[in-house]
Amino acid sequence: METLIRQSASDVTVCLKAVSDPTRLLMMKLVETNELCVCQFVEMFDMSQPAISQHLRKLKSAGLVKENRRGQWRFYSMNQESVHAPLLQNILSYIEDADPQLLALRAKEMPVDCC
Amino acid sequence: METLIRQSASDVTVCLKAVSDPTRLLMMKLVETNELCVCQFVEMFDMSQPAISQHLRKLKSAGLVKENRRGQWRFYSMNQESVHAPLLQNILSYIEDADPQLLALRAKEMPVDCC
DNA sequence: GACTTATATAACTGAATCGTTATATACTAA
DNA sequence: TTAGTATATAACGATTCAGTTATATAAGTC
Repeated sequence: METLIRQSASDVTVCLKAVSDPTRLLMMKLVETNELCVCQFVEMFDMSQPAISQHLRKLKSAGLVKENRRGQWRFYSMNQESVHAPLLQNILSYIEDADPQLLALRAKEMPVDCC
Repeated sequence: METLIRQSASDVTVCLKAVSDPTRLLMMKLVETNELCVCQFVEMFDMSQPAISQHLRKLKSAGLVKENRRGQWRFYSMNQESVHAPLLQNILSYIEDADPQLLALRAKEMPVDCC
């Protein structure tokens, strides 16, 4: 587990608001260890590309993910440098690895070879 | 710190949604150790009584607080029996004790003697 | 350059959220 | 019973949110 860096209540709220949506919470769980591109999210979540982009924008503007451009693709991964990273990882650790939604997403992760 | 009980992603979302509002997050911080009645919340937060009641209802329906009726008063405190309690306490531990909003609230807590 | 692919942004819609005021309920006290 | 106090609920309005479709941007390919 990470070191405990205390923050202001409003900082904590920024983090919580960003991940209080089920899609974004699962997105963060997925990028906790991996780097994923937008098209992979679109495949995994059954959702339009703009919807995914907008979720990623919220996560990014809260500082939770960082963006990596390679060619035409943009890869997203957890921003470990964020003040929110310790709290966030802590929250994510409460999600069981056998979570059905998470398993379903990861099952779809494999066949993607767009990037 | 509490023992780590893993939950489903949607359970975690229930907890996060409940405390992703700044008022409710601070409310939980306040009832983490104390039992407070509705009129005390109304005094501390500069907010109408119905607004406070509605926030408390949300916290209660998420299972985060429990209600204790004594006379005409209803006291609220953290529900330690909830599956969310470990995660919640963990989240609350990230809020610094010197948080200005929290200090301001606790400063108003003293003079209340309604119950 | 023209065309394709990946992603972002804009504009819109329906639903949810958070506050308000007004009213109902429940307990206390005279 | 009547009045007063504490709290909850109802109804409403403004704002935010999460999705959609349509369009713009940016990079890759021919």
